[in-house]
Amino acid sequence: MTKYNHQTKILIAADCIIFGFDGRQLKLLLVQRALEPEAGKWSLVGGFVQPEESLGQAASRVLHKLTGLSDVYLEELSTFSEPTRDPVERTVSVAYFALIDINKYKQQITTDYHAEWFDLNKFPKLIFDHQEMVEKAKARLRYKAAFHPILFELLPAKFTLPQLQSLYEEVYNIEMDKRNFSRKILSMHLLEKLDEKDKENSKKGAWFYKLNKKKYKANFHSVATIIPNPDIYYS
Amino acid sequence: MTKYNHQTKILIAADCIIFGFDGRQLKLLLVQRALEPEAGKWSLVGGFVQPEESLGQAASRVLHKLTGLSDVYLEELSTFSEPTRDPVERTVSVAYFALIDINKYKQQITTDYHAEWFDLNKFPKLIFDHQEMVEKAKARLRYKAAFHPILFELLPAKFTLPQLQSLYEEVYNIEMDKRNFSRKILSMHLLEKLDEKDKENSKKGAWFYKLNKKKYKANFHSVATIIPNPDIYYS
DNA sequence: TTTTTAATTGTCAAAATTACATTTATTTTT
DNA sequence: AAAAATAAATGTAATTTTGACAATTAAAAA
Repeated sequence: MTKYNHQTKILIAADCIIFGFDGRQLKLLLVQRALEPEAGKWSLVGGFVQPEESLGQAASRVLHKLTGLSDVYLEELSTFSEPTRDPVERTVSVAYFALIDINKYKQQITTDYHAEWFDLNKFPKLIFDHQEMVEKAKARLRYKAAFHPILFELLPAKFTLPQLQSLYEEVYNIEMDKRNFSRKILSMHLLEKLDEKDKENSKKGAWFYKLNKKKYKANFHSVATIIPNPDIYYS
Repeated sequence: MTKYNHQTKILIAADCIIFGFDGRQLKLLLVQRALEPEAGKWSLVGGFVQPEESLGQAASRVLHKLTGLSDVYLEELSTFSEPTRDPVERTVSVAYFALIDINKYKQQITTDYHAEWFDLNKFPKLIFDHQEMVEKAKARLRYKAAFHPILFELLPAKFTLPQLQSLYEEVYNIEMDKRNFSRKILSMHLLEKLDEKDKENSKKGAWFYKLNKKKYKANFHSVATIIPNPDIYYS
């Protein structure tokens, strides 16, 4: 069959902005780049798209290689395609952002690769335009989480309302009212109270909740204005 | 400098889903494909990314070529990258959706290329995965317009509230209450009433409004739930 | 037993939303 | 010239949602 002759072919990469939450802070997973140039410098997790895979598959593959994890929340963020963004050779990158439960995959990560979790407010200089990707991913996370219940992806299966609230407060860098927060969250009817308490973090202990997976899937699209003035977080 | 050897390079295209509104219906701009294979079949407006341009520039270029228009609302939708999506040769496409004032560019379009506006609910079979792109763009348009004042991009500089309401009703395929609609829209303080009436569409005539560009730009990020139950329109 | 710490829960006022009908301006008809 | 027809403009009351705010409770530590 005819080919599209005289058209320029370009390298395509998938890069992942991987967010985690350790109970206190939002974290970003970075690796030390293996390839020259800039080998040893910190970079997002990424790789070139292979002949037989889609971009989503490439992102999943790269993510799985690093974390051992398969069912990750993964969402296409946007393309980065400035002709000179990679000084070596033109490469268009498609950025994905991922949300994972940091505790679940801690061990696998650190042993296999030169990977490390960094505080999202203080991480090393990144190669190329990866800094820009992170900024865009942060903005998208804030925007999306203001309307959709995606932050659960960052928590373990069992979590408490105070933990959930801390996560929101960390993502938006705001303080929220406990009473209004729990009313709002519970009114979404996505959570089930367990008859077990988390006694680690307080004397009284806080009730554990878990996601009702059925309702979560069914209501995943639900739009709830969990955050006041979501305007600010537009992306 | 070292190159990334042994990696597969891929063709990259930008395809545009171009929406227009003729006062009654949402329209989609399609062209007859010039290249083989499938020459003569209907397709989205698109083209290959050139060596010295970014994807956004490619989309703008393609759009400008067809419509003569430069300051178009253009937003990256997502990538389409199934390895076999283009039977000729592997091509990753980045889809953009565009909103234009249909009347402004009617003439330029039809003369230069084999381009035509189609009713969004009834348009011909498209090549490759372009149908899927259109569906995704529709969903995105609905989602986005439920929160952000982007539908103005589809109207002429002067428009009436009944016209604007018709547009919303067409996009969401719902009927809205006149009183609540105008209250909601006007409360965004983006519109300025002109002292001129549109006498074309009714005996009494409806006041023309225009966007206050300053406020529009400043409040572009504003989140307003113009549509009840925006949940449904998640994308 | 008292103190300390953090979790849980309720109420009231204000704002936003929804549902709903009448009046007004102008043209068309008689 | 008056009456009828058409579509635009406008207001209000009931309900729901939001935002602000403080007292009580459970358990461990002193």
